Amino acid sequence: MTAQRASVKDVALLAGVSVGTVSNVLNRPASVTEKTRTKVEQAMAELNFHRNASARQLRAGVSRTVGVIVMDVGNPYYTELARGIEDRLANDDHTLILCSSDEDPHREAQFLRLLAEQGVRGVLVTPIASTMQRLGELRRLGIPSVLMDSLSSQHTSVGVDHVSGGRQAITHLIAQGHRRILYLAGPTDLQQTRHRLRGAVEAVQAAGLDPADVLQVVNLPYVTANEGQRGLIEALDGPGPQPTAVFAMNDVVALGAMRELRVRGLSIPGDMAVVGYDDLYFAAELMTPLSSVRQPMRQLGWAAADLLLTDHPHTMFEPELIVRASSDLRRT
Amino acid sequence: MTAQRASVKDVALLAGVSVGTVSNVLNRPASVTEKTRTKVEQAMAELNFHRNASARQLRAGVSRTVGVIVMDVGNPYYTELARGIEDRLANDDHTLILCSSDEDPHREAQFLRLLAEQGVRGVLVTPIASTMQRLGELRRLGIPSVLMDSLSSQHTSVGVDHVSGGRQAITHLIAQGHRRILYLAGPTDLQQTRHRLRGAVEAVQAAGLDPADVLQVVNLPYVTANEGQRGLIEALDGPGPQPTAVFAMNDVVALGAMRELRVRGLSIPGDMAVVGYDDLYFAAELMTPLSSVRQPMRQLGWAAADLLLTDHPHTMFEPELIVRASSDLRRT
DNA sequence: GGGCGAGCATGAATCGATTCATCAGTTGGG
DNA sequence: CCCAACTGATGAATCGATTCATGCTCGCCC
Repeated sequence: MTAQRASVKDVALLAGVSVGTVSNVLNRPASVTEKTRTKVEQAMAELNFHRNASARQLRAGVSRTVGVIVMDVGNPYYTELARGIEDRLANDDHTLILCSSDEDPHREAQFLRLLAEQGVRGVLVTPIASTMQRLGELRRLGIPSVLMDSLSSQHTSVGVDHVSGGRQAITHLIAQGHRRILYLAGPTDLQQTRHRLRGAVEAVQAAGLDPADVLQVVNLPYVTANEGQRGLIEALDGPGPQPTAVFAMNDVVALGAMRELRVRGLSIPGDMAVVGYDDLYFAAELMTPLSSVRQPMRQLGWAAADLLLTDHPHTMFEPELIVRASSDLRRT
Repeated sequence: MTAQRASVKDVALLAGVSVGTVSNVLNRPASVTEKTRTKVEQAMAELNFHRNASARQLRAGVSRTVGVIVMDVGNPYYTELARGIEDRLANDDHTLILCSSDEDPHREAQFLRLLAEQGVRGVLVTPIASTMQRLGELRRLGIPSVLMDSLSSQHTSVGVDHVSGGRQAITHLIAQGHRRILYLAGPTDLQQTRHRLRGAVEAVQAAGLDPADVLQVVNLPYVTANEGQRGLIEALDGPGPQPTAVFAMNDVVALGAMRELRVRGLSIPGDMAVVGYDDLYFAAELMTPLSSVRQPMRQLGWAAADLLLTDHPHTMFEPELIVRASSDLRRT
């Protein structure tokens, strides 16, 4: 029933030993006699002792928390990533401070300042445009960082091969006979957008076709359902040949596109095939199950945390196309 | 270009003042001359000074981080909650340590120990069966806690009125003419399950009907799409009168149920109306837009954090039924 | 029995920010 | 011209865990 927190001193007093011994029980149990150890452990239990992480970290100079900044915690895609990180950290008794930048440089800067003050062991970030410079400042403070879901030769990073993802999606659509494909892309300053386009171009060329004929790109400022719908309208109502397939930046964008297709009474995949990205958990549950490129987010997070804690270098993962009815006539 | 972290001592040295003065600049700027203040601030900028949160907390005895334990970070419903918490904490320069219990008592215990060691300012929890006792231990360490999404007279808590949510859903379905309603519920040891049932019963009674005739309950061990589908199969293939409407524990369960309805070629809402819970962001985007009870998760999180930081007592929120095509013939 | 080394326990010093009693310097009034 | 009053700066002490040079004890061997 002690109202206050017990310290090593209290434990030492109760056990009748010195504070150094208590610390030894905690950190070098082998160097303490069986007898004293049990005595100390009893005292700790009796006082409900929890070591003070602040004091520990102040002395040791190294923290047991890791900062994570993702673009949007609301997106299941990123929480899956966070989950992978957490799993890895738990193995080493570390915790995770999770922040959501909302793609807002100001928010990101504020979080990085807080993390620096916390003296975190390291920072894991899904980068936005302004990120790199600020990470340099952290580095100068001795705080390492890892980029996630984005590759950089300047910086330790883990990522998924978006070129491969784009290639797989478009190869599949071409194999299904499509010769005019709409890419509902994100902003061009996102590496993901560019890499997937490159993969798409490669797939078209590999089939002996001309990318300029086959691919039509619409860049959306935000990757939301409404934008996806708007982008599709823009493409369908515009001049030029009509696409017969859509490759969407993610499943939410695909959702918006499919909504517009229904509005127009177009069948999926008969009139228009659709392939999404991320394979969110509801993709298979839609009226027309959605083909989607699955990314190993949990492994990615695991790898990012592992890279920080142990310096094991594994950096690039392969995505995998999951084919469902939305792009495969035989399945409908 | 100093490789190491600068401390107040370094700043004091460079600015030619004492450490006490530096601390005053940081914490009581009014009590320092304009001239010395700018001198110190320049030194801080030059050294890229960040105050060490560990030392600060060790001395002050109070932390600027808050622990949050939710049942599943993978569920958008909980991340929205976390987002609300984060928004409130950011106002007071606090950060959030987010943990996912996965409904596993062992994981939860481990996280609570870590949070105790961190000396967090407080803990916000979506409780599972084993939670309450452990929170008592924290309390004895002087760490306050707030229950979220669950009400308790024993404990400070914020919650949504699940009785009201259940009542709204069933009142709506009865108004649509349904007289045999299947409640695809969660485990009975979840407060949410029980409260929504109570609301459902009240709605039936308010309509002058007998709950035993109208309501059929299937308890699912897990609230997943597959379980939702299985629960519906169990109900449809079982003896007794067939339901004409389904009230699902959440939107994911509703998704599974709708999948089975499609398999059987039953129309929604013609043959079977469906109402979900949580109003997840894809609910409106499904082929048959899903009616769902919306919960103000972000506000709930905000309120929980506010309760911790300021002791403003606001505890209960109202959910709101969003009617869409899945339960309303006129909208199809 | 004396000497020696191994095995344990000790406690002062340390990390960095904060606090507060104390001191130095300035001003104004008598 | 002196003292009181006040403003602003000072630096030693503090928080709790860890470390390491030091000291103590015991057992063993010559």
